[in-house]
Amino acid sequence: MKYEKIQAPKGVSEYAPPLSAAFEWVRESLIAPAKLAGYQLMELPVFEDTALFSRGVGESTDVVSKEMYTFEDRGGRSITLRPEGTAGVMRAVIEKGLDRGQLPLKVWYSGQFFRAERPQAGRYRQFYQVGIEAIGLDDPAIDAEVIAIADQGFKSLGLRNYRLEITSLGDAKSRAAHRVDLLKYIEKVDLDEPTRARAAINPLRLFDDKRPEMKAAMQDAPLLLDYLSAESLANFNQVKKYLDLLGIKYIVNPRMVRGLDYYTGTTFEFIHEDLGAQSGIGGGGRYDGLMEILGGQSLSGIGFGLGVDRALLAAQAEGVISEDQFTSDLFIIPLGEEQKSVALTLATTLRNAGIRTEIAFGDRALKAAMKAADKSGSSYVVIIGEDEVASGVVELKRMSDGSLTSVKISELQKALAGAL
RNA sequence: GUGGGCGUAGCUCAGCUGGUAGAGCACUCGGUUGUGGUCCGAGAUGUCGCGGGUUCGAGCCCCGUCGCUCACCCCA
Repeated sequence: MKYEKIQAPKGVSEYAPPLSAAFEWVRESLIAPAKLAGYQLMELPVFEDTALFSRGVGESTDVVSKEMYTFEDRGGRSITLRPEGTAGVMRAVIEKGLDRGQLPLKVWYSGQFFRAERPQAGRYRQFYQVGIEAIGLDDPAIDAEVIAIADQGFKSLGLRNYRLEITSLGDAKSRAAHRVDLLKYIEKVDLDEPTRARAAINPLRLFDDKRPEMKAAMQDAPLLLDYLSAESLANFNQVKKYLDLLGIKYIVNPRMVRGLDYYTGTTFEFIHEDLGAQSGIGGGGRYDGLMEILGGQSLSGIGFGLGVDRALLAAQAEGVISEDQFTSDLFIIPLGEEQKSVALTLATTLRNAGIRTEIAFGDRALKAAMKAADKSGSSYVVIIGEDEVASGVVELKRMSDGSLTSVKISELQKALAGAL
């Protein structure tokens, strides 16, 4: 009987040893600064009511219009695998009334997200993000803190070849004024049909077109940054001032476009230089109307999402991955059935004392077991045979120099604790 | 969704103008009784992604299909 192999679904990212250790390191490092700043965990479902995203993220976005994994569950409800994190956080905040307490509410999340795109370097159908949201206070100092936390995450990985781009999308008045002039400008540009359709939904998208002829055509287009209301401009300037104070370098990019409709005010992106086409390793911004749209009170918020997969790719590209895999302190080699029982109980005792202990399983030749011990990178090895069980004494071998020391089994824990 | 490249042992790949498969690494065992790293020897492993076609004969040619990959697009 021969069964066909089953493959992973197209375009998913997954991490097995030895890479998984680096993945875990990247994920934990990216979110560590947020924990230090008092952000608290929000653990949310990976699927939500489809309406949450179509309404929250925006019907006009590519993410919602053609990249969602949407299906009907057994109760006939329309369900969607979450394509991003912010909408879900808002839903939970509203549902649990967390916005009724002291503000800002500061939370973080980590997990997988889903987008049905054509896979590519650094672009997956299931990918990992960590993110934070600071909800309920519109203060440029929080904007700066959120950006600083993201930046610190990348810095703690040892990343250097990335840049931070920021801009402001202003308030509603600013955007309305700009839109009028931008549409007027676009009318004079010769566009193909898909591009024209995109422009009709959100004219800002044209700034993001990578084709040289489009870049040239948009060269003299009016910039939103020049249309900011006095209030928005002052706010943006204050954010920049704080970033300067923190010594965080940034480039103001007035042509930056974010893919999700809810962004307003301060928006930012982290771009890595060594990555290929999918170079965005993180991004975020302020979202003034989101909470209200989702049926909550009218509160502003700001947050970011950082791409764990891409940050890992970036760390590899820069050669800053730390190679340390798990290595045990002690490797026990039992010889014979009875000795296995001794090894198992001994290992349990030692592990409870915090000593990383592995056992050679199977009935392999001693030479093979020693090889396995060597490969495991274990610091010490003991062999437990009949003699050792009888005498209660083992030879503790230090792998670095091969030296042997006689130690009572009952005192192994103490001996190791002192030696390690 | 559109286009380019690629699919041969666990991994990285070789395979000349078509004659039914190899290397290195890894793995297993051994080099005399219970002690690893080096060295030496031996061994196991593939329906050559899958399905058709052309041919006396296909890993090599043709078609289809699936997958991977890169770019457009989009974004983390």
